[in-house]
Amino acid sequence: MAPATLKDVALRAGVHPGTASRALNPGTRALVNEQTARRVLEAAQALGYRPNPFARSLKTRNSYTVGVLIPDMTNPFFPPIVRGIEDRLAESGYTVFVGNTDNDPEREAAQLLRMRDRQVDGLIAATAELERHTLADAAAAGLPLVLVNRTLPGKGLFSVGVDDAAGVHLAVEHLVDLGHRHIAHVAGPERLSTGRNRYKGFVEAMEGAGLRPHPDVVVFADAFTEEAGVAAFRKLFATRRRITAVVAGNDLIALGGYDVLIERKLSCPQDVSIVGFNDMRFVDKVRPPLTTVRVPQYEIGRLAADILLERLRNPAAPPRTLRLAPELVVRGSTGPPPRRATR
Amino acid sequence: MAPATLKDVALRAGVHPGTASRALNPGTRALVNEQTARRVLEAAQALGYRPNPFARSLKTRNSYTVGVLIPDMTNPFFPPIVRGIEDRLAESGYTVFVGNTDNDPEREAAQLLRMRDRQVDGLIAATAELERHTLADAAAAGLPLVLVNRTLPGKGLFSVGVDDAAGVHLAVEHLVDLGHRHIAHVAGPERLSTGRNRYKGFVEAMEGAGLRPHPDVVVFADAFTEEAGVAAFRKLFATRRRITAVVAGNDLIALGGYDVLIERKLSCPQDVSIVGFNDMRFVDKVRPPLTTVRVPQYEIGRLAADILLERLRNPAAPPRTLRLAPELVVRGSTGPPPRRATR
DNA sequence: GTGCGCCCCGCAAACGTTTGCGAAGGATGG
DNA sequence: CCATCCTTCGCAAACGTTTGCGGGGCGCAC
Repeated sequence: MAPATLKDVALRAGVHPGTASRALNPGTRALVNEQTARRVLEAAQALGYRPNPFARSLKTRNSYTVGVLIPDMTNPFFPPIVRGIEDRLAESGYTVFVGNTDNDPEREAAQLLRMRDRQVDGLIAATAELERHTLADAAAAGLPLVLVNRTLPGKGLFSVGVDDAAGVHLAVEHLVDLGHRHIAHVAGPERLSTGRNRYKGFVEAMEGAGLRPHPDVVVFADAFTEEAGVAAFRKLFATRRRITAVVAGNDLIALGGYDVLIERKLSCPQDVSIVGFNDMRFVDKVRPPLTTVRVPQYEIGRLAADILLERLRNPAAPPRTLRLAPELVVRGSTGPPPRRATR
Repeated sequence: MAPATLKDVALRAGVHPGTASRALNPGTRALVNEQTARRVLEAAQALGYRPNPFARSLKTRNSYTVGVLIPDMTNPFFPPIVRGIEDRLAESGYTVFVGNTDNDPEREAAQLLRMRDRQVDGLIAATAELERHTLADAAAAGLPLVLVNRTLPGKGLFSVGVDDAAGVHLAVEHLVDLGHRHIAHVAGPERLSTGRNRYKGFVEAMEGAGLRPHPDVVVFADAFTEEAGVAAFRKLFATRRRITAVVAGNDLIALGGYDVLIERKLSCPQDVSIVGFNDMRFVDKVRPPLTTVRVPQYEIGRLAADILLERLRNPAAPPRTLRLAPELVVRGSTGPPPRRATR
């Protein structure tokens, strides 16, 4: 049996389809007599009427869907963000399409096209790169866009994330408090706001503590991954300079660091302390449990959705950027520096 | 400037919109002259024409979308499956809606309704529970459905997963080879096919090895989570019976076991060996690295998508169920049993 | 009693496709 | 040379909504 259509409920309620439409939509319900509205509602209920989203979207030109672009949902950092987005948007009747870009420009462009083809009402992206303009262009072309985690400064875009520099400050202060003076940094890629801002935060914080890190003692990883972390940590430890602690660009890089420490027969935190960034799921299970800077992933997702909804309701809404305060969570990977022992 | 419509390209190509439609669709292109087809294609190209999905779906009654239901995308086991699904479906022009059910019947029903409201062409679900009929009902009502990971035996449904019993066989054989004779099982919930089949596999394998596990030595966890694992492991170790190894219902339960071992000042694998199930991401990073039964998550996703596509092309296709072979990956959490030491 | 305004609702167009039907025209066979 | 068929394309309906427009009816004021 074919699903009930608007005409069916109109027929059953003894009204014109147009009237039925008005009665069914909360926004226009006031235009129809209370009695008949009730009749229509009952008819709809009785027939199990569900509006056809295509007909509706065709007419109203919006789809009640939004796209979510992330590098890779297989990276445990992102799913909580996506859930935050989904949960919030579902409350307002939206559903999301998620696309993985693998940090590849072509895939990102392809996914963006997919989203446009699907006529999403808006987009939330965690894939922004500083000198890549595809997202900014889309926003400039009128696509409601909000950035999460990574930002694109100066573009007048909506965004929500954490104060990266502040987070790194927490990390180095913690290490300094423990007595460390030889602190290194394995930064994320400079082409990402997160990589760059955490790096800047690092040098600021070190200077603030009266420490002047030698250039050899900060290296940049090619990506926010374990493999890149391994490579970068290897490079870092190739230097002859003393290192008792390192703050990593994010948790995955830190985990890569774990592997390199094992390679070098160094133990953590006895020989060198490591602190990560993000507090993604499971870094408390790893050995030693990772000291890291927590970013409230789920909440960021929810807030991003909030802002997007606001923007959708009012297209003239001025760009908002939310910078949440990170929080240090200390676990087992940090401790006092060794007393001038190895290396 | 409003996006180009079919009428626009027809106008530019000097043909009727109907003809343009036929020319643009590969399936009907043969119905129009090769020359004019080319003209239409060029016009479409020039105008940057993109078909309106709503108009198309309204007419053709399919949406080129499919729903994916999982318990929780925050659980690292599922994202690779979802990516497998997405990657495969994207190749055929489909995009997916994902819904999280949190293993809650009401949420599942709600998500199912959302999917139907969105008019998905099909559904892939990882949320099947043995005595819950909502998915089976939907399938019986004509919704193309394929199950992943968990099955619903006897319902004539499409499904793809791993041979759970065989996986557990590998696990206990490995332990027996190491010399273990006192092997326990912390099973998953019996209301899930995975929980039940792995449990059955356990008793079979034990019998096959000539061992008769005491009833005290198998306990059921309430869920496939760490917390439930902790509770179940505590209960397990409350017995006075000797236990030198335990096979856990899945990796998360195994991780819960890690915590309980620490509580009891037992070390793994010196005092007790643990083997997990799934080989989800990061269980190689945990300490000790978890010996576990690998299930090819990404591949399962792709295959599920394959089967669904087949079903969509041919509605009369007979139900297929794919049982992949699991594989044991041994890491650091298993070793020979202690020589009659503690407990 | 007339006129005005307001509340409700019907009418029909429109959103952008797809597709069955039929016609025009050319080719082909007898 | 006529009948027939095939190819190619135009025509228009249809998919299920939303929404501007207008009209009918009623109440109220004068």
